[in-house]
Amino acid sequence: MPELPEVEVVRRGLARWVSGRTVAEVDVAHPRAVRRHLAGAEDFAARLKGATLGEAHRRGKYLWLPLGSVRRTLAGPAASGTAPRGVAGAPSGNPPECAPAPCDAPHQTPRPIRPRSAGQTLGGEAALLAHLGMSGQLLVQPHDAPAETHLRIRIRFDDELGTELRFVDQRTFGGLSVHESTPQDGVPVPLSHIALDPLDAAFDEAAFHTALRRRRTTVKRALLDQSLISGVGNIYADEALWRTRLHYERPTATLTRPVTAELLTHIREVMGDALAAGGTSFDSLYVNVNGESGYFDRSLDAYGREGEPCARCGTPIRRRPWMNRSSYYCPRCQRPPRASS
DNA sequence: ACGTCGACCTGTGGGC
DNA sequence: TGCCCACAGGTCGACG
Repeated sequence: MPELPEVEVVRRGLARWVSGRTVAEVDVAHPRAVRRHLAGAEDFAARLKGATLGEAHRRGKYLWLPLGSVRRTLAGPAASGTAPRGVAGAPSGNPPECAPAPCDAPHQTPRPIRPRSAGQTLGGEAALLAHLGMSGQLLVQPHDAPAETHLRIRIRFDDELGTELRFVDQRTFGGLSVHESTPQDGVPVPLSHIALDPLDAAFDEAAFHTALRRRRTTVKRALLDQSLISGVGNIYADEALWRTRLHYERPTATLTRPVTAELLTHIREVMGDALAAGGTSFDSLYVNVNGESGYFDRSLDAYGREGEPCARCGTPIRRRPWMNRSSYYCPRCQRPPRASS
């Protein structure tokens, strides 16, 4: 159940082990894994083949890597067979560089216009987009590693590193696809309605508060609404609400500016804590490009702790069915709003 | 336009 | 022992 911190760990893994490598072969083992690529699996593979994967970006729970191309994208007179290898991509035989920023540098929304490096193909910018859904993993594995039970997509590279990228997903809620990016901000088109996430330096706190006040909904629904704020899932929503002492059914229209600010602070803190726990071992090769490291030993105060004493007041934590899932809260610290049941 | 809710998936675990 | 169902939950499209 990757939320933002887990996805960020994956992004760092991709930046370290995948960025800069050129795709040689793509094998789609399960069509549902590319269902967001409307042109189908064959087109998905064709779009990737020959492309060099660029910097790893993240917004909320989405990941993407811009596609450059060492060779010409269209078959020209000199395109087949004679295109030089390793001109603009990673030098073959060497570990891919993590340039230009350190892999674990705080992510930023990409600059509006990135300078093209020599050899990159002109034309519409495209990107490989990934969402892990509920159970998705991106693994960097040796070629000869046995296929995982739920291996959906395999991407091989044209270098000599001996590893490939695998998308493994038990429940198939996640998937990969290739999309054009908007020229304005370089973000893949399907993400245009996805709000910035709270760890993004450009996140607009005042605008978020204004939007909350305008909505006629409750605070937890708003936290899970990707068009208002992205990256928050059921787990961190409950945790942040617990830290802020807010009941999940509190109408957003009643939130004051200081409360919104405190809520955001707690969202960032709980995500930061999880990232610190999950990011500690991501750089061990092959294993931890999967978003799971650190996940299970995260310390949670509310989520999943039904019946256990609240860490603040000792009152047993409650679980309530909510929107076909669950909400965990302390009935004493997080009083329900007066007017609602 | 905005808010709500069910469908999509599959493995696990508890209850009978 | 075996079967059934609740549950996990992010996203999108349908509906009001």
